[in-house]
Amino acid sequence: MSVTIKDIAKSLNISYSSVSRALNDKPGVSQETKNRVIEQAKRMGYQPNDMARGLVKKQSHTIGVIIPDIANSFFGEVTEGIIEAANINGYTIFLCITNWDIDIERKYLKTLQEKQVDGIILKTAKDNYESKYKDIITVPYIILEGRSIYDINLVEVNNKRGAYIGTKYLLERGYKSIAFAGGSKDSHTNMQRVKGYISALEESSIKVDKDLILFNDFTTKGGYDLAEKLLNNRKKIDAIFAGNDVMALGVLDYATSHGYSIPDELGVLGFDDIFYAELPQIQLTTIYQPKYELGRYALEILLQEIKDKENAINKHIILEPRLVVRNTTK
Amino acid sequence: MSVTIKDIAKSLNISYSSVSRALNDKPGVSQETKNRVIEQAKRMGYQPNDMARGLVKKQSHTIGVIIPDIANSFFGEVTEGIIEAANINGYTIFLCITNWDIDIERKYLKTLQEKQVDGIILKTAKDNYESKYKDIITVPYIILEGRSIYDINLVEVNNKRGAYIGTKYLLERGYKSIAFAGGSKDSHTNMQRVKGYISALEESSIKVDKDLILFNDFTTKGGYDLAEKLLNNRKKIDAIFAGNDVMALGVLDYATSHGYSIPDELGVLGFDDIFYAELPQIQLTTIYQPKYELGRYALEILLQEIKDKENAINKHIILEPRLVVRNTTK
DNA sequence: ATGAAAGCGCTAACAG
DNA sequence: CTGTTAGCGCTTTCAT
Repeated sequence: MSVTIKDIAKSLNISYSSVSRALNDKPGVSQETKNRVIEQAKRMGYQPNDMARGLVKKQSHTIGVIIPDIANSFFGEVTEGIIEAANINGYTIFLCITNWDIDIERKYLKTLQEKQVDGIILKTAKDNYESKYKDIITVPYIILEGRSIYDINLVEVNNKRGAYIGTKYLLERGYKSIAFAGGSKDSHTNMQRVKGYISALEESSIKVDKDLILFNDFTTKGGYDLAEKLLNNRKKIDAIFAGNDVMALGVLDYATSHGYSIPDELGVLGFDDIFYAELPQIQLTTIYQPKYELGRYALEILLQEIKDKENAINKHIILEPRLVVRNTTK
Repeated sequence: MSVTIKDIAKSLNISYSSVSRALNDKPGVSQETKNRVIEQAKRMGYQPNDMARGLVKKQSHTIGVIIPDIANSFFGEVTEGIIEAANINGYTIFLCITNWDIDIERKYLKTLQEKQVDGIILKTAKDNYESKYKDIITVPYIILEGRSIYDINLVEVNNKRGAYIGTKYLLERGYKSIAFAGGSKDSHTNMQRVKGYISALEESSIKVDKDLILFNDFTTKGGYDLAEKLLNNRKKIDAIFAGNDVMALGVLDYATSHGYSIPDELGVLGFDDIFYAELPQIQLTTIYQPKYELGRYALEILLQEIKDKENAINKHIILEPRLVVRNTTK
């Protein structure tokens, strides 16, 4: 059905290795036959078969990407960074979504390797699984935003510093009693943010009150519920640092619908700077993460390792976050 | 380096065709050797090579998906539907992002076919290019949300009806002078929405005023600028139907920051029902599109054609939209 | 039930 | 410069 180099060799009465050489711009063909081959290939509608090529060259120019959720705009932007960088480098992406399910994740890991991907970019559904994958993953790979282990490549944002900067800022603006409405306790990222928050308080000699540090899902509802708990505490709270922007939205929802005036009575700070944080109706003060760059670096580091697997050293890239001041803080 | 069926055949002193049979659960092997093979495969850490398999079976169990933008949550959700359906059916997705660039789109089309995808799901950057692809695309494919041509598979939402329902609703709620702040004139989808808007007006014997139908980019800024134009018209406008939710956000932004009270003085209606339309701070009345289903159907229709290429008939799936009433209309 | 062998489409030695 | 050949890892047909 589809035309192969053999077909075009036959039609030109030359050997098919010459065709291969001509098509791949390899030395060893006269300019003349080269031209004839190229023209004939076009005329016959020849399309190279990358599987056959990959089989002999042992590389697919394909990267597997495993993330928990694509509808979440944070991962959406990271993925965009990955894909664009891949495109520039002539790689194509297999995208896999785990829905935070560790079994699906493991299945994808297997499938991707059977498909002969040249490498894998992985955001685990559970950070503590990373180390377990060392034997399972036999191709170069890199972890996106996870626990840092010295012998695994990693790209992440400096979460601790981000939370430190944010807390510091709230303090400067005069907020006295700052709570932390965090996400999942299993999330390494999240716990780093807690550490940053604590270190800022300690630096200002403020006693850390464990009752003001709560955890819940990384969702809008998670934020809403924590706000309810925190604001109905007997302690007076004048600011809430949310585990991420989506949670901050929930905090905002509870606070405004229960009569708290923002930012004076209550300051709210998020983390991520997702797209809708800057909507005029929201204007959330937050910690910006370089999402696109996160993706781009992940791919580029991975490519480096793929290209020089022999003497590759493990890399640990840390991108710095930034405070973005909007209207939910005074 | 990696272990093949030959290796495990050698280690067991049997032919490698037997190994293949055992591993693939094919008849022609005794239960005993089968067990031995499977066990040995596990012990040696055997991973099948899908490229080699694909080469002989002439199928990759891989689908190419080409969309303009993944950070846009509309496409994000559609993609999620595609990927989950693919996962269920044992297919993996090559995701390609065109950034609305027709040249990148064409390049991806080529790459995907060289990679031997079994089929392609395509949302074109420019709707009028669909027909030009008939010769270029040699595998089964399906268009997502585009112009409808009888001999090409298509999955779309009934945009005309969606706009009709929306306009009808605005009329019922007492709005008298409704403008349409549309997206790109090149977008077939967009023009269908205009048609629905017009048909609702005509049905109510309202004269269609061409000055109230404007076009711009499908972006927040696009909506903002159109709102400015429309509201500074000499005509009194009391409702704006935006081309999509992102534009509606822009309309909302302009209107509120210029003192229009919503929904009484000005009603605003969107299209899509993207995630943040329902945020408490936004509460946008809009036309819901079944995005996830759109993706799921696209994949399933495509799979049908792949599986029965011979006598496949072209399909044209139209999903119905739904009005979602929130707070930007009275 | 098992093995031998051909071949998927291609690249890369090796001869000539 | 060109052709012949082997082989990537696998499935499948044909003998045995």
